[in-house]
Amino acid sequence: MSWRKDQGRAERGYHHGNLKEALLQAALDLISKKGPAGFTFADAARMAGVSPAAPYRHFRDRDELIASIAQRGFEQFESLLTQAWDDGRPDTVTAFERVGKAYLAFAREEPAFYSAMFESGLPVDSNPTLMAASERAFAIIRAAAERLAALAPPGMPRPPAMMMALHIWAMSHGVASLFGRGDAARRKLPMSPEDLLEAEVLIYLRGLGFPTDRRPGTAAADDKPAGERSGPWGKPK
Amino acid sequence: MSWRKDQGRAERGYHHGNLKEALLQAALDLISKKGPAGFTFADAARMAGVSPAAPYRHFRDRDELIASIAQRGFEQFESLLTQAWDDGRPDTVTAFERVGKAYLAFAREEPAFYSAMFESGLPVDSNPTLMAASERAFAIIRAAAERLAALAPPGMPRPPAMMMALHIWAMSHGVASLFGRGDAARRKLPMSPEDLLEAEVLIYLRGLGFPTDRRPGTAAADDKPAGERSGPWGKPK
DNA sequence: AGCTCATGTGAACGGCTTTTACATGAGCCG
DNA sequence: CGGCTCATGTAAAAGCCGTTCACATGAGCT
Repeated sequence: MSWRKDQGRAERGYHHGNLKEALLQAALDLISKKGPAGFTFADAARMAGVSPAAPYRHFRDRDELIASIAQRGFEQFESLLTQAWDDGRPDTVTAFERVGKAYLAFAREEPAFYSAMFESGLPVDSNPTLMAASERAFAIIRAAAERLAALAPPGMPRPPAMMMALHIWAMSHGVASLFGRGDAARRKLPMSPEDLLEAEVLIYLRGLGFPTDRRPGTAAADDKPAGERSGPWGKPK
Repeated sequence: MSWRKDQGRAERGYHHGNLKEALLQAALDLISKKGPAGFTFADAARMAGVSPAAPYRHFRDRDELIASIAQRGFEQFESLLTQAWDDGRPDTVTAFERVGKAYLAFAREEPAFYSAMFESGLPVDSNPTLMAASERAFAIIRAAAERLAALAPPGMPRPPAMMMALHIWAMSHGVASLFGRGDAARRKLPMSPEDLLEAEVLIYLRGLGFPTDRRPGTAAADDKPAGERSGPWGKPK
């Protein structure tokens, strides 16, 4: 709700003052209220106070508006992930988990962006700049995975960073998509999506042999002596 | 394929010979072709050879048709998962992975069902029988997780089966949703979605302390040096 | 001032969803 | 067989949406 619309002084456009921006804002509002399917082009125009034909001066069609929103979403997403990753501070594992939480936070706090990005049904590769934005966002996760992979304990095969990144992305998206959204409309859980994802990531990292000093679940306390940290496939000798 | 009257069977209804079934079939076709958003009630009616108002004798509205399809999808899904799990044969871990693959196979081979179930945007709890079907399907995963949790190594705290089931579900759904569908329209991967998910599940299970030798052999078969028996992502360099 | 082009309007077309009044024919009962 | 009833399908219409097109308007430049 709190968006920087207050300083529209400088950019007074032609008739409306920039309509394009107003349409994007209206679409965001509508999508967050009724989902990307329920959003209508005409409604956005009405909300901006223009005729139903006006939006066509700024977007080829309805899909292009949604794609624009998705692209902005990816940009904001990238920025959020970058901030969460914080170049791996204070330590790689902690920062990595923070990225996962940022993923969930984004899905929850920006449902309009999120659904435009992942649930709108439009092909990712329709717009090349959209795909580029998507890849830039994913690059953050990939970079984080790269750093993490470099930390893999010696004496065992190093996990491919790309694969780790895809795994983390899939976990985050899975949790967000199934349980993450909405105060109401989703399935009920024994724990919060955040805790669920955190536990999942920790177990996963432990499976790769990373020292995960924190406890992986609410129920599981400080679980293992330091000597038994690695998986059964390659004990450090 | 004509859904008209070439099925001269005993089940001839009133005028059309059961229209309800024909509509469901038509909807499945349309959804698999154009996604749940692109599917139109009128098209289904046309494909069934009836007037646009006829479907309203069988479904309250368009959403109820989609919900019907989602429900059937969950039933078929449950059946598929049950079959894949096969009561944990030949061993629990193998059967568990097979369930994950079945998840992906379903998403790929029944995109219409899958998208009606997970991407149609209709609230899961709108229809109580729909939610029940969804929970029955999830119960298979949960039962499998239960069996797996019972096998946890004695030295470690036993992971909550419910949490494991949710983790597996999230992984499977995440992979399926991001990379699983389509010969064309998704992001490009360094490995198949099946392999990606299998590796993810194996790493996860290893993180829980499970022996994850892929071959249905003994659990204690790793007195080999680390790295000889390949990890979940193949041979290390 | 006058030109030009981006921006917005009004009207229109076709399609979709849904409702309403009406038609039809299947199954049943006497 | 005749007639009743109700489920099933039709026709028509209202209302909305996406999209297009001819036309209006006013911003900024010369």
